[in-house]
Amino acid sequence: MRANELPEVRHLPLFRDMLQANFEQLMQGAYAQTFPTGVELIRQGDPADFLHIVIAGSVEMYAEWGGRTCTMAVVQPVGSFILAACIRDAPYLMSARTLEKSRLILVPSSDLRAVFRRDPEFAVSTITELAGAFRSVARHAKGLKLRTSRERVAAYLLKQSRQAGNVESFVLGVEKRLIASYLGMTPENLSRTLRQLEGEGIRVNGQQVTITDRHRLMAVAPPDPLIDGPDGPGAGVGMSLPPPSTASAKPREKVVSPTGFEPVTH
Amino acid sequence: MRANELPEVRHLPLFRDMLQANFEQLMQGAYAQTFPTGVELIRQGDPADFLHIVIAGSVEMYAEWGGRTCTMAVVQPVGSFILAACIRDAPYLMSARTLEKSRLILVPSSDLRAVFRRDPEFAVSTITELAGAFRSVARHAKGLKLRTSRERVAAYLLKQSRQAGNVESFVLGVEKRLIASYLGMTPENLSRTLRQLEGEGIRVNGQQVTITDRHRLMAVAPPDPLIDGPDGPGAGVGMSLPPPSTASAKPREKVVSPTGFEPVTH
DNA sequence: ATCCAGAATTGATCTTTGTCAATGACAACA
DNA sequence: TGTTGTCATTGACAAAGATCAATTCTGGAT
Repeated sequence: MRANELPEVRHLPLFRDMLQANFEQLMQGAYAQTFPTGVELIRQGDPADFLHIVIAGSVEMYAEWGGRTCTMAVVQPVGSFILAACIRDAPYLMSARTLEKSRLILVPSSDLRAVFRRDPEFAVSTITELAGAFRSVARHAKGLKLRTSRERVAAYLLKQSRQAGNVESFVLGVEKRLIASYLGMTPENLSRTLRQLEGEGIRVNGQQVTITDRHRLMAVAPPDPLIDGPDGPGAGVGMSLPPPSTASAKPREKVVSPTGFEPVTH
Repeated sequence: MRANELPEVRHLPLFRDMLQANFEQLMQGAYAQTFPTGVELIRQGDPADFLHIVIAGSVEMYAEWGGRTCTMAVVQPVGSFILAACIRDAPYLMSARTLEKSRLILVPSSDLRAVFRRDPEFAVSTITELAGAFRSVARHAKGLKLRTSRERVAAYLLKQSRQAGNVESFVLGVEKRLIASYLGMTPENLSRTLRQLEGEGIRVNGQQVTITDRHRLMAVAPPDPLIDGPDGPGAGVGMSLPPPSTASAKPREKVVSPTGFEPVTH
């Protein structure tokens, strides 16, 4: 593992309050690895051997059943995933694959369980993290049950705009088919819905989305912190998609990885 | 609070491992109260002042948005709810109402937070509980996204049958409209789906459901522990509906409250 | 510059699901 | 023993969403 990676991990909400000695012990048992695009990191149903931390790149969490697939979340640096499975020493509920070349740190889940038993600060951090993750999925489930797909799309756009700093124009950081799957609809349906929403205060051009009439869009789906997450940039994650980039879409140019700040779970 | 209620609470997975002194302190700040049917115990958006523990009766957790409502879970004795909100000192994501005359214990969330900071065993229990709750909602969300409503109904029936001990015949412990809402569909749609499934290995008579051809029903929706929860009776909860009663439906007779054993979160 | 594969879009069509309205069943209650 | 309110069921219809097929677009590689 590279030396310059540790401080980043150390500053994660999950690890920032623990004793240095314990942190070092955790990292001693851990190892880092870089994966190319499209690698299946974990497979749902497998035993939870490692907590995964994304240092660079991005990872899609998805679930499968009977031949169908759906995206549950996209994890970006610096974020961790499948904490709950590690803790309960239970099979993963989701699979994960790299969406691009990515670097991860893998922490043995047995070490994890051992450490929070003797480091109260780490235990509290874990509790806070898990409570946030729970609330995040609960909100997601609420959205799926209480909103139509049109409303989910509108709310999603408003949330992305908000996370980008309430700018009028932003770039979807993820392929539309992933967004569609995350929102529980087909790509075709998302495409049509976006088109339809162009009469409701937005303009879409490829990855570039412009909100021309925020008030109008909010009328389609009034934002609700109890579904969309708390206000302010840097909010969200857990079971969500990454924050959008503020920059304009620039064809022919490597897009800079969206800010990379650490979103907080609530 | 009655003396005979404490041992029950003490034996909850959440409290069973903590120091007696800390448990007593928690309970000292707590108070018990009995509510009639249909009382709104908490309202989504309100600050999370108390952890709620159901001693008797049953409580529906539900969510609202823009005039719509959906059932998220039904909590039965002895179970707790809104732990996550208490921990994060954040607004409730869901509302709760009594489905019948119910007795609850309310534990101030500030006490809760204070105690798990100094009782490592309690911290571990909290972690385990939260991780289980997270997995429970995550499974629910998977079901909503990966299954059609027909498949959700079939899977629900299989799960209920399994929880009742793999019996062929059991009683739905909850109103069908609640089940429908929980499964993310309308009562009409549930009604029609049940009717349709009568050609796929079940027979329905009011609250009484009989599985005439388990194999056939499983073909409609192959059960998956990564969605339906771990095998064996006593599994589930978190974000689920209560286990069904094994007994036959007896018209004109007060139905005995379904077993009341404590389901474990996974 | 050209080619290629995957993504996105669009149209046509079908299935699923929701909505509205009416009716029936049932239990609590006067 | 009616009465009444709620839940469940059913039918008819409308809306939403999925599926299939055909292009079109785009970005990357040759």
